[in-house]
Amino acid sequence: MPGAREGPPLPMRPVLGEAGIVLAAIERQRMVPARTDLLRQGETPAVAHILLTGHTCRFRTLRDGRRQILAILVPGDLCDLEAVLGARADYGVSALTACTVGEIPCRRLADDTDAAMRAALWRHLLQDAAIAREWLVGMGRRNAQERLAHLFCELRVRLEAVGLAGTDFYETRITQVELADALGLTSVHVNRTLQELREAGLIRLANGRLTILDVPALERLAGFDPAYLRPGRALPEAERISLTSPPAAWR
Amino acid sequence: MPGAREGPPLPMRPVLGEAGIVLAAIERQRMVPARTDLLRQGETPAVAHILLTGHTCRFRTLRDGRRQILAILVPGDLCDLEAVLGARADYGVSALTACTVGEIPCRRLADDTDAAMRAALWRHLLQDAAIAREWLVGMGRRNAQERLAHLFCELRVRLEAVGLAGTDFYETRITQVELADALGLTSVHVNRTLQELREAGLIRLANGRLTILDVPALERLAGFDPAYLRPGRALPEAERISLTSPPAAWR
DNA sequence: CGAACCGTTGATCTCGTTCAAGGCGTGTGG
DNA sequence: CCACACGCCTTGAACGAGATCAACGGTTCG
Repeated sequence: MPGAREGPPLPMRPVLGEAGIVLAAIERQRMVPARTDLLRQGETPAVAHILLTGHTCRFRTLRDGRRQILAILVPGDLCDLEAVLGARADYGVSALTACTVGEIPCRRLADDTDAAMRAALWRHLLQDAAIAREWLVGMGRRNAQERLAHLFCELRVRLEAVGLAGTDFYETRITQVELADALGLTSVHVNRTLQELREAGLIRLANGRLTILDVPALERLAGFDPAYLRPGRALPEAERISLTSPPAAWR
Repeated sequence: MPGAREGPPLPMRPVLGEAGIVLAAIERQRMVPARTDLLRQGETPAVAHILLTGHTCRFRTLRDGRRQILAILVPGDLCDLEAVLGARADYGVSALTACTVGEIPCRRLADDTDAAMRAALWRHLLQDAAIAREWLVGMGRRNAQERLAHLFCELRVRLEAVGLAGTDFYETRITQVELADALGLTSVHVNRTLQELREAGLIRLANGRLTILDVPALERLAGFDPAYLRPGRALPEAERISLTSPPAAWR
């Protein structure tokens, strides 16, 4: 287990915040290696994937090869939103690391009789939209340093919410190419910007672990306000569910 | 009526595609002048606004004044999504032009017993998310010409869907500053890029009317594929509803 | 052992920004 | 009715953040 090698250990049972009700609908669990496609651009999802361990992303590839990552997904996230409506997805979903995913039949998601499911999906989708908006702000109005810093802050909060990050560090095996595709930059420039953040004493990133050396400073630089990551109405503690088993592998 | 001055007239009764069921829930109708705030950043919407005529936008303003438009809304669109959950909105909503908006009480949107309403909202929200993703692709991987062209193509299709655009033109009083804020550019550069598009014989934009002189060429330049604007499952024609009265004013 | 992937660095270029100014149309108050 | 302000569009000149092109070293893996 890579997390045990350095720094304090992470909680053994990640809490999948909003996803509690959704988790109960998982019919089958599957492990997939990194770079596996879970959904191809333009297809209609046959099942919905909920991520249990690892990272996936939604992405778009343009005809000429330019690629844009549209979302980075962490455990507890629903990968293919259009599954709810049985609609075509304009994006692909791909595993950034080795992952375990839960499969949920579309008819369970669309189940009209399950009010709890509906509410969970709503919250999920709205949160998803809020994150997309925040990325939009970043791409439009933030420079490379701010974008990178903001993404790191966002991932920290999202991972912490499911017990996969400490207050100042988390595991991530995201590459610089992937960061570039997520932030609308080139990998060359990501590399240089990372160096600036390192030299400024803000972060350490090596061996699949990001450590934020100065959380307030990084958040200030990023203009980070975690409000958009909080679900609108507070969720009663009882609704939060833990996985029954620790994650088999994070990478 | 500005549309009658030049070119063929637009249909008198815009069809508000998906929004049929939602329209029926309107309790009150309101006219607001341009630049009115319908929702302020950080507030929880008290009522949901559905746009009936004119344009509004969702936007974010950063502390230092940088502004990013997150969505441009056209008749039939729901302005404040978080109204469904009674959640705080991380964005503001503002009228780009004079508008008429329908107000829907939040409880009607969240009404658990109304399956048709739920389905309509789902489709709406997914479409909203699809548009946001497309913008994300543009901001990350398209240059100024492509972005501008893509936005023009998108608005044409969306407006045509509600009967407010012909096959190659529509009314829009959006300013260059607003275009810049939507596309993550400066108004200076938008101005120059617009000139390039004009000189290339692709568009004409004056007096609140955009004419696309060569639709296929513009779509090719933009890399535009309208698939993301189509609802997943085809909607039976019967579900499409017309307004009972023509729009009082578009500007 | 070679291929592929990833991070790194340097040199150069360019797209879009910044700063500054002027013109035009419209509304407004003296 | 004119003066003035303001919003919007336009233009020029200089600058800079990030892209592009090219190359190299380290690690992993077949």
